[in-house]
Amino acid sequence: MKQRAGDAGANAREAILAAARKAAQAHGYGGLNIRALADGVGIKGASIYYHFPSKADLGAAVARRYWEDSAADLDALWGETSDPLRCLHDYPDVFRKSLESENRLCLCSFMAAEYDDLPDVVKREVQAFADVHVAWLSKMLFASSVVSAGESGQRARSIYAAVAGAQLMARSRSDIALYDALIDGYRAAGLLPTLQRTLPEPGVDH
Amino acid sequence: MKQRAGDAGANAREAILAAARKAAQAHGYGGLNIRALADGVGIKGASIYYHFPSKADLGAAVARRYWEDSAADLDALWGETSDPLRCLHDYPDVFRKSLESENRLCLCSFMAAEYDDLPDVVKREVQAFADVHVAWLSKMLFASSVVSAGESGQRARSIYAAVAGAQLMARSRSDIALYDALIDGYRAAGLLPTLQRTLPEPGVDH
DNA sequence: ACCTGAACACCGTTCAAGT
DNA sequence: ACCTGAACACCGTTCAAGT
Repeated sequence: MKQRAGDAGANAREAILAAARKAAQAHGYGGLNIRALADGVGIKGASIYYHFPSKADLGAAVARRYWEDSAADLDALWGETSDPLRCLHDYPDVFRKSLESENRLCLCSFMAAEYDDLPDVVKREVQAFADVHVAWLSKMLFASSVVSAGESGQRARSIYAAVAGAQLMARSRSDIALYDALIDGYRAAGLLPTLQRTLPEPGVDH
Repeated sequence: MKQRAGDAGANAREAILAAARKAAQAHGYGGLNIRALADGVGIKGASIYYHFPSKADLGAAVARRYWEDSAADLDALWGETSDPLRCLHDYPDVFRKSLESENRLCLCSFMAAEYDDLPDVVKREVQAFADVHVAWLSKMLFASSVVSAGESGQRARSIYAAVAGAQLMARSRSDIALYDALIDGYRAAGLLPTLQRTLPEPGVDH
């Protein structure tokens, strides 16, 4: 019964991580309030420091868990269908879900804005998130041959930045329909591929 | 000598606005520190409240001045050349300049992230900025006939969101070359028009 | 007209102390 | 092992007071 990891004692840590993630997606790293966070978990502010030595370490742990979960989600999407065009089509849904969850932003987009004020340990995790997404997009672009091999990296970065920008703009109007319209605009302009191979006339239902 | 607006007394107000703008582009509305701001202007924190009744009013005044200045810049660009394709080509330079200025973000992108915590008076000015940019882009797209008349609004919004996203991603790596690469990626994908009419082979210098 | 010091409640953080 | 109250310096804000 001694020295067991992941037991009852770890629940508080996990609860803090989950609550901190939701708070940071709404208010950012700077807006993350330790006392309010502790309140939501049912402990006192000072107790947070038993689980995390500093706000910087908490922020880094939240951001790391965030990109780890995101990487797992993307891999699951790819594992389900093995259809890279389908994956590229569904990719914007990942960012849509944050908006659906009380108009929240991607944690790492918020932290990208706050970059100057971020502790170094947090900065590293924010960049890892973008790296994971760009690598996955690049793989999908290559597998679906929508761009030539040498261009998949550049296109992947452009798609990532554009989708993050769409989420940011939609948040500032609390308007998910705007997000959908922006993504459609990317498809119409050719930044994002379409599922069917670019038929000039869409058919009946339009 | 009485009741004259824009005299010596207004200098403090202007100095506060200028300093607050630079600070907010680096740290956001939440990260705007009244005492530090006053320090930069050479007065005490309490004196800020003589010129602005609250932080919310200061934030709104800063954001309003920001989009007013930006609108004037865009109109000047259009007035100089009267070439809509040239204007669309130069548009990303507007966002590039913020990055050149100590890796700063567009004030309204930062505030878009902070949207949930923004006072209503500030929210309104943040939206006005996006409105101004989308309207200008829409006008340029229509004038240059790069998209059909009905699509210029959608394309304008997509371009704005994508450029803002590129700036956000570049900031998170303090990398202006990445910003340029993202913009080039938008051009290669067809989101942004190119100056010369899409020649398949670029020629000698590449 | 413009600025200030002192005070308020609130923040991140520490630490000695509880169980 | 896990949590707490009290304290620290710092925040936005107010206000009576200075010139």
